[in-house]
Amino acid sequence: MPDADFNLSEFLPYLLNQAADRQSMAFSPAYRARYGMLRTEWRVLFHLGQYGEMTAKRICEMAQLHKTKASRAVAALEAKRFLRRREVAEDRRHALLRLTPAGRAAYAHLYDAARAFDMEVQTRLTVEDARVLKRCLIKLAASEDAGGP
Amino acid sequence: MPDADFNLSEFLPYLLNQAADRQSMAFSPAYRARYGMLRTEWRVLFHLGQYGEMTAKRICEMAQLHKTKASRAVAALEAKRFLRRREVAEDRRHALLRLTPAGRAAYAHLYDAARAFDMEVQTRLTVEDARVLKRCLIKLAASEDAGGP
DNA sequence: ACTTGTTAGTTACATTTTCAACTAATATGC
DNA sequence: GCATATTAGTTGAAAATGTAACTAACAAGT
Repeated sequence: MPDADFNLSEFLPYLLNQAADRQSMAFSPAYRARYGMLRTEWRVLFHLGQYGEMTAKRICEMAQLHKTKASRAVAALEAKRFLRRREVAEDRRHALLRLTPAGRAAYAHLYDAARAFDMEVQTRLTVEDARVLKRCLIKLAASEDAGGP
Repeated sequence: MPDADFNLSEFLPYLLNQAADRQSMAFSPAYRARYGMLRTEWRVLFHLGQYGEMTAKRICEMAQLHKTKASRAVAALEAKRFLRRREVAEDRRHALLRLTPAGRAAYAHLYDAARAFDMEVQTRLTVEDARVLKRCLIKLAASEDAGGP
């Protein structure tokens, strides 16, 4: 019989997934219906829009994305003419990615949608709770992959 | 240029996914390595372990799971001899699912693993923050599918 | 009884993700 | 300079997921 102090319905990985799925599903029409983007594509777009030109590798690190996922998202965004690759002369293995004007326009539009969405969500939480929530999520998203000695 | 008060790296769906992925990846070896279970299978197992015999439909509602996902998870758990179906005489469309002794053993083991994991995670948050976090996640997981009139 | 509708669950097919192997460019040890 | 290792990124096959159409059992109206 389960302890009074630990109920699986409050198990953090479970709750996190429930909440993440729910919120992602609620937001996905913004990039999906209008631009035919996948979630990974939207993430790549938003990293480039937010932080400017960078390599796929860097995006993978920042977004905790596997390189094959990133590679395919970049290819898809390139096919949609939302970004271009610029080869770097010194090291031709990696390419710098940057948004095209169309990509920046989509980014600007999605940025507004995201802000509106975020504000809407926060009306359902108190200001203080929202602050705590974000702080916790940042901590949990970053935690322990430090690895070896 | 982005507002000072809204940075996409704090966009809730994004943060939730990052945190959920991270925590799920950290816990998944518990059911994956030892029992070859998928996340959905673990969820179904845990609902049956926690709440006892119920139909697939009920699990879908509780876990916010799509019926095809549940159907496949049930089939997989049945193949692993972790659960059995019991047809209901009055309405033979639905079957009650219940864990076998092997299923209950796996559940007991994973329950302990989950509790240990949860406690470990919570050492990284204050008691009060953990409480707020769970409250917010429950709210965000439940929100708005009420739909039409 | 008998068409029509609904519900629980399955199956088939397309899309997406993951895993592992691969290419190409650069760096390192000798 | 040449073998070896590492790094950035791509590709193909296998696994998993989502979508839609399907079956089987029941319900309801006529």
